[in-house]
Formats: sequence, C-alpha cells, structure tokens
Amino acid sequence: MNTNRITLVKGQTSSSPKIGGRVTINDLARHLCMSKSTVSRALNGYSDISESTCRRVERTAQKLGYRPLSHAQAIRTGRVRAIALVLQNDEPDKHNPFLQEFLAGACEAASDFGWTVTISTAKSDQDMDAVLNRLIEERKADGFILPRTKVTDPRVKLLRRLGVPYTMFGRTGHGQKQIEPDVSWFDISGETAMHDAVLRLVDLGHHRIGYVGSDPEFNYSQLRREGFTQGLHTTKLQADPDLLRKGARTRDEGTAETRALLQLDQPPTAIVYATDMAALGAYKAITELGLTVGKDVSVIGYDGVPESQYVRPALTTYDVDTRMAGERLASLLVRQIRGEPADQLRELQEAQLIERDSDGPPALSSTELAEKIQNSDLF
Amino acid sequence: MNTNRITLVKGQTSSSPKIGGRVTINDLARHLCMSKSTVSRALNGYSDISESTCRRVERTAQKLGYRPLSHAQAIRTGRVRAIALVLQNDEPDKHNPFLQEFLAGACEAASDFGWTVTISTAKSDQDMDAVLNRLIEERKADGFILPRTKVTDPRVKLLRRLGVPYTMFGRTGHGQKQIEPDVSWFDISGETAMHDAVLRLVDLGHHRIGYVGSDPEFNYSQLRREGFTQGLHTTKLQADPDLLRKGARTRDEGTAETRALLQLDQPPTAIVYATDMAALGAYKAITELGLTVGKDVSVIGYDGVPESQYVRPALTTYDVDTRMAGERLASLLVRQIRGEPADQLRELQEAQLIERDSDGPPALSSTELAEKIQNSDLF
DNA sequence: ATTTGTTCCGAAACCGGTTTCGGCAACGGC
DNA sequence: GCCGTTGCCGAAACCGGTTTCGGAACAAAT
Repeated sequence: MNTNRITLVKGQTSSSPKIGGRVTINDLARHLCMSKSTVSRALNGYSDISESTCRRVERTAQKLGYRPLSHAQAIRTGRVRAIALVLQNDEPDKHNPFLQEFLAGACEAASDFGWTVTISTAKSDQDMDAVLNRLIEERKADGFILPRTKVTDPRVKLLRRLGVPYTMFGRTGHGQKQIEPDVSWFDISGETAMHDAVLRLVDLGHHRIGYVGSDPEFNYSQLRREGFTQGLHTTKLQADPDLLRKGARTRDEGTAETRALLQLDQPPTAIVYATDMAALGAYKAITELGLTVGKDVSVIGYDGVPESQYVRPALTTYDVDTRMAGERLASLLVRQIRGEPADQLRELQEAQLIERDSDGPPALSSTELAEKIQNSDLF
Repeated sequence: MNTNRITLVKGQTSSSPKIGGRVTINDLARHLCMSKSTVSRALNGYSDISESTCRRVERTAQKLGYRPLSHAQAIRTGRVRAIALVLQNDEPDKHNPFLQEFLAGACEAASDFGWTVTISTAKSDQDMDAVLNRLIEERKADGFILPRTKVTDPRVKLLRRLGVPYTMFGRTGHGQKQIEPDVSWFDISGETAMHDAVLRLVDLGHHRIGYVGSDPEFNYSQLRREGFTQGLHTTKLQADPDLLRKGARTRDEGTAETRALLQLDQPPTAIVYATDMAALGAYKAITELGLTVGKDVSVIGYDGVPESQYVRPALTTYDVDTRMAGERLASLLVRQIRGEPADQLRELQEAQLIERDSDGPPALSSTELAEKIQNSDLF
C-alpha cells in the first residue's frame, strides 16, 4: 500500500505546515483577551456565557473571518457536519438526467446549514453495504440520504442496526401504513398522479386503459400501481387484469410491454406508464403497428425527463421537481441529525401534470383499434 | 442562527458520546504493548520503525479492524483525504446524462486510494468562487476536479493563487501550447474525432461539409473546431467560412444553426457537430425541410449521449467514456496531492466512433440539394 | 454578618491522531 | 576498553477545537 517510506533527516526542522492564514480559535481568543473555552462556548450558544460576551465574540469572529474547522470539531463532537449520498450504479439505465438537479438541491440545502455533501457510488447491493460501512467507520458523514427506496431495503436494515440517521427518498411498507416508526422521508405522490391520469383519460372518452408499471423491487412501483387501480375504481371502470402490466425497467421493455398490450383482443386505447422511459419506448411499438401516438393510442408518462418534450408527439407527463426533492431531503436529514424527532420530518409533494400531445380523445374504439392492428400485423 | 441555546445542568454527567465500538490508535497501542507514537509511525511507513514491528502493527491493525479517522489525522496533517467536485448549475442544459457515470468513476478511483469525494454546486461564476472558497477555508477537500474548463477559467486563477491542487477535465490555452506549466489534466481529444469525422465523410463522397460548434467559452469548442478545419486541410477541401457555424449550446440552437446552413445557396451535404445535443437538434431542421437524415444530409455528432441510439435514424457519433474520465481525473488529482509532479500527470485519450445510420454517401449534390430545399421551402 | 445562590468565566483535560526530540542498547572502529 | 554511530522506540508536545470542573464576584436570603 504505502511503498515509499518516509525517511527522517534529523535536525532539519521542517517548516511547520502553517495552513494558509487561517484564523483559529486561539487567535480569536487572544484577540478578545479571553480564554478559548469561553470563545467556544459563546459561539455554541451555551447559557453559560453572558449575552453581551456572546455578541462580542460573534462580532469579532465575523470580523476576523473565523470559521471553525469541522473536522477539528468532529474529533471531539463526533459530528463532521456532512451528509452522504450513495448512488447505486448497477441499474439498467445508468444515465440519470436528474442527478445534477438533485445534487444541486441537496448541496444548496446542506450549504444553508453550513454542512457539506459527500458522495459515493456502489456497484451492487453487497458493495452498497461495504461503501456505507466504510463511510460510517471513517465517519465521513453524520447521516445518509437514501434514494430509490426498495420495498425491503437492505440499506435501511444496516443503518438502523448501526443507529445512523438517514432520510429516505420514498416511503417504505408500500403505503401509509408505517412499518418503520421513527423514520423521516420525502416523497412525491406518484399514486396521486397515476390516479389523476386515469381520470384525465376517462374524461377524454377512454374506456379501456392499460398500465405499464416499473421495477416492482422499488417501492414507488407499488404505490403508482395502486394509484392507477384506485383511479379505475374511482371512475367505476372495471379492472381488467390483462391491461395491467408491470416491470418495464428500460425503454426497450416499455416497447415490449406496449406491444403485448396492443396485441390483446381488446387492446387499450390509452396507456398510462409508471415512468417516462417506458412511455418513450411505447412510441416505437405504436408507430411500428402503423398507429399514431395521441390519436389511435394515448400515452401518459411520469417523471418529466427532458427528452419527453422533444419526442414527436411531445409526451404528456407528470413532472417531478427533482431539485426540490434533493433540497427537502437534505434539509430533513440535517434537522433530524440535529435532534428533531423523525416522525415529524416527513413530506409528501405532488407531481405536476404537463399537458402535451401524446394523449387525446380516442380516434377509434377498442374493437376498431384491434381490427386496425390486425391488418397492419398481417402486412 | 443558533436559537436554542445549550442549557447546562450541573452534576449531571452526560454519558460520554462513546462513538460506536470504534477501535482507536490507543486501543491498538495498548493491545500491542507499545506507544501510540510507534504505532502511528509504523502505519505511516516511517524509516524509524523496524520492518518487523511495522508488519506486526499492520497485521494487528488489520485484525482489530483499525481505521484511522481522516478528520483526526487532518487536524495535524492538514489533509482530509478527500477531493472535491464543484458542479456548475447554470448551464443551458442542466440535464447531464453522464454525471452518474462520471461520479462513479471518480468515487471508485478515490476509494481505491482510501479517499472520498465531496460534492457541491454553484449557480454562477461568482457563486463558484464563493463555493470554492468555503470548501477551501473549511478544508473540506485537499484538491479539486475542475470539469468543463473554459478558455480563461476563473476557477484556475483562484486555486492557483491559493496554492490549492487541482486537476482539469480539459486543457487550457487552446492547444498543446501550455500556458500553465505545472498543471495536471485529463482530456479526450475532441479535435482528433472532428478531424476523423471529416475524413470519414470525404471517404463517403461528400465535398461540402458543414460544421456546428459549441459554446466558444469552453476550451474544447476551440479544439474541436481546429480539428475540423485541420480535417478539411488534410483532405485538401477548401474551407468555406459560410460552412463554419459556432455556438450551438442547446438542441434548439442546433436546429437553428442547421437551418441556416441548409438555406445557403450551396448547402452542405454533410454536417459535423461538436456535440450530440446540437446534432439531435439538426434532425428537426432537416426533416422540417422534407429531407432525410443520413441520405440527403449526413450528420455526425460527438459525445455519445444515450438518446443518440434511440433517435431515428440512429446518430453516428464519437462516444466519450465518461466513467473513465472521472476515474482518471480522480486518480491524477490524488497522485498530485501526494506529491507527484503535475507535469507528469497528464493524459489524453480518444473518443470512439460509433457508426450508425445518420451518415452515408450523399444522395444529391449540393446544387441538387439546394434545389430540393428551395422547393420545400415554398411549400 | 454570615450563608446561600447565581452568574460568568478561566484552567485544564480531552478527542484521536501526528511529529519532535531524546535516550537506550547494540554495533563497529580504533 | 572507549567512543561515535546507528537502529529503534517512548514520552511528550501539538493540531484546533469542545467540555468539565471549580472558583471568583456579586446579589439575595437568613
């Protein structure tokens, strides 16, 4: 590991590192003519110190530009004033267009508290455990943001066992029924969007509506699916199990699932997708059969990926404010670490519908559609 | 800021934090029956310590699972064993599909050295300065990775002045002529790709080849443009200034620039784009005029964005291995911080051509193409 | 006038490491 | 046999903070 050994040259006083003109708490204390313990307690708001000294210290600290080193504090307090985010990098689609926005939100929120964000990636579930353990052992962060929560999430198990704070992007125990009691989370209500999508399509005149879900491993998949079926229930549409497909993790799988739906005897005239990726895959399946997206088959997506506005016809979708998600998550996590009770650190927001051109009134009935597909199929 | 003051309750000995069963250097020293200074020096490879003790210490450290706290070390050494990456978030397109890959590479390389990555974002150039300053003042990182280097880069100026190590993704001083002497960088030779693209198109039979550049503020734009003109020179094609457009920062600007090129009296039968985003924008301009991408007008992009393989016809492009870039950059930076001379820490790699369907032999001559465009224009 | 509390602050220990300095033993040279 | 090296290690200082503990000064109560 460490090949080049350090050779000592005695008598040669190596000039002390002298970290760039930093002003330390000692400098500050000397400047104020008081002990550094007083300075420290003043800055940390101990009731011990009179209001006036407190203010005086704060003013001088400001003036001298004193900023405590978080790692110097950490050695005593055990807190490094940093939160960590571990990305899992083995998903089918490694290209997450939202990551930058998400990070921007998280960094800004952390920064507002005077905290920082450290990041790491894991190649697999096992690797994830190793990475988390390392960050915890080396105390590189005081808590974790857990994106993409799974229905049963190994990360949660580990962090709970170790008593390390964390905030989830997504809920567990697929629903409102909380399995974990003292856990904080932020989530976008995908189920509300899916529910809403059904109502929208029914309003447009559709009677047979298909659904293509997402990776069932993730908790949001369950929720969105429930939202969809709830939507059918609300509109008194009967739920045909043939119209419920799940598990399109990629664009290509979206194509395949759509193909399967359209080849039914009674194909849907509209399809709701749990993710934009799957919805974009649908375009290929639909045009392949000589059909037109938005006329013959209506398509609604979810996520608001940038590509959705460039595809023709532009995709109607529910846009998720990823930046805000990052911001809220970081904020909730820091507050939890600071001691606020986790059960009060939960937020649920809604995705925002972006009406575009991929959905509309059905041009044909399901039966007519089936006939048209039959013909094109022969061709 | 700190509203809830800490109230002291005397006599109540707050149970010491007792950071989870961590084994410290003291535990290790006790276990080995030697002083902690010996242990420390043994682990850091001082010539001071006998080989045998060294090995014994290392073995025991391994067995007991001892891992020094980097922030405890940092307080003395000034090194936190972390590198930082600051993302600028004000670009026209905030959706960077490569970010995750890039981070994965950087994190893995850092991790191999036992380092970590802290991340932050800046909203503007001024904000960038503030963010960098904060990270440096609080000593959150020992060095920086600078993505997207500009022709004259304010970050470089700041970091040089402060003597903070950094490694650039990209070169400065647009060319091999190094303005900055002791600087390390990693880059992909975009100019080679552009040069190669011209040769490829000439081989296919094109004589008039257009070029749409990228934001001239970034250094790579200059280089790619030079590569393109060099390509013309190599193939003895005459460089028509009308065919050289620069500054397509977004997909829409790519559309606009392409439109301008096609409305020339002698339009190009092939166009090379400095970025895939611009190339994707071209599809709209080309089809709008009733032309076919890959037949009437050949298109070659650069970057290898995921969308390039889904668009029809699939885009021929030069793929950049972003993961490797992250990995190399992190590695170079850590090595520089560890003391290797910066001038030896430079790497230049090549993008890889992905042949797809957006380019081919010209279906029409430039004159014929102009005529066809004229007609469709009237329509 | 003494006792009892409060208020506010300083001295010193402490956190987990690194680095300096000095000293002991063994060794080689004369 | 004495002396100067050399190899190897321990004691203690140090890094920049936080926290404990005790005590001075002053006010209030007895």
